[in-house]
Amino acid sequence: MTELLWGTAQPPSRGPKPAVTLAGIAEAAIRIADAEGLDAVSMQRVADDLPVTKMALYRYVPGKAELVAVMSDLAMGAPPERPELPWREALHAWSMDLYAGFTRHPWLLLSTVGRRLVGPNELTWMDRGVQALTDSGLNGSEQLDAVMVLAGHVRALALQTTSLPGGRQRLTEEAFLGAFAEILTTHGDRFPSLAAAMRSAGQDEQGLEFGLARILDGLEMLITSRKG
Amino acid sequence: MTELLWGTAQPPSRGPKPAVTLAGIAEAAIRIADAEGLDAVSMQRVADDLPVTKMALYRYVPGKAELVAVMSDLAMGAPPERPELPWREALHAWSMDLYAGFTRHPWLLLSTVGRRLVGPNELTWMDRGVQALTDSGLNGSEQLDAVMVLAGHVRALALQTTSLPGGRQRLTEEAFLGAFAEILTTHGDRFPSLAAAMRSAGQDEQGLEFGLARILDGLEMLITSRKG
DNA sequence: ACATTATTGTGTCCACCGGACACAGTTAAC
DNA sequence: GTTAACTGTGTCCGGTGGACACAATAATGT
Repeated sequence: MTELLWGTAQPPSRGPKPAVTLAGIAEAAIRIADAEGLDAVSMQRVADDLPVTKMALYRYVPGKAELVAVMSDLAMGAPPERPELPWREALHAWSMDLYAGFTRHPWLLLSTVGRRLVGPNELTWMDRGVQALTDSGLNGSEQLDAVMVLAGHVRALALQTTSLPGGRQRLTEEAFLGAFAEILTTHGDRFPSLAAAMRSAGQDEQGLEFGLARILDGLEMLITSRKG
Repeated sequence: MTELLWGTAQPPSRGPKPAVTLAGIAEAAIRIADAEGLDAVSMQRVADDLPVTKMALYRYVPGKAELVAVMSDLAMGAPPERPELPWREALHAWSMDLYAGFTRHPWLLLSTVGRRLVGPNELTWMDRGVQALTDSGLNGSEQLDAVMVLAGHVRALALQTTSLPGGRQRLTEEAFLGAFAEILTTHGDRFPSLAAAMRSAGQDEQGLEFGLARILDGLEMLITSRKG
């Protein structure tokens, strides 16, 4: 389980040379998911892109769940290097980097859900986030919770903004917006506040920065109140 | 598509009496998902709990995606009635109600993801959230974004807290925490900030209220700055 | 009363999925 | 050269969502 994600596998001494590698399998799976969505990633489909048959993949990976975990951690990557910044700027940059990762591989929003195997890259992300708050005066729980709030917001916004190619996508973008508009015009009276808000809204795509600013404001309030 | 969720289907005049109803199908599916997880909800499994065969379900529902949409909107339900409250208390109660809904039907966290058919109950939730902010001085976009931030936080926390029965759950709770602890002890040096934060943390289960307080603080800052 | 017609439920069939397992081929160590 | 470890393949299984033809049912028009 954990050996896979943490690369603690010894190369065997005897036997034929492996035709593929775990990383190669994961990269092929990532290519497929990027192009055709997470649902297109099946053992058969991955094997078709490699010089190997479906069942040979099980020599490298115990099952599909583990493959998804490996490809997810690999696609997530490590957070980009950033210069030392004050906590607020650091967390802002961290959130935008995370968002960028989700837009690069939208299927990560589906594959990294719920209790799952955590890989080193994901932990590195968490570590970087917490690191920005080590000297903030918040205690450990608060640091973790703060990073969770930011990650949750980034996830939610990415989920709302990026279209999931293939995957669990039930509707095309136009069909979705069309159905939404139609409902609000025909049943708008049942949702007066929502309809009013959407009339005066237009599509801003500013939700990410808006929420980020509110959360960071709230954190700043707490931090300054602790210090004062 | 939308006719299903919005109940605009005319009862046919001719032909045999339907043996089941759309609501009955959705309720059966909800029971299964509650007890065995979302992955256990298959056409066959749902039909087994009803006086009908698998293929008969397709007379009521175009496909599985639509069934999931219907059962999700039904399980979500309408937000409970609340007395008129100031916006902050109203949004706090709204968030806790939403969280309660997710804990009642954890599989909603998986089924209500990405672009999808939106039902009347989901829109009612959104409307209630926005309604709390109509007199706040925020414009339409800001009201929508604010509600989205809260919903995202509630989702993230519910996802982190509640265990998804069956479903996409790859690990049991103990296995998850055990693997996590093992990793942090063996590779803790690679994640110094995270390890330090978790050492001084213990498990609080306070993440929901913590994040809620920060977000509402941030909103309050914005609202008072607009009014002043 | 009868024929028509719309509608429902059933059974069969298909492609695909994840995975168990036995087996043959390959390679290094003894 | 023999043995033992290891890799890749083919076959098989139960399960999934769904297409489709067909029989049973019930209200309508005559």
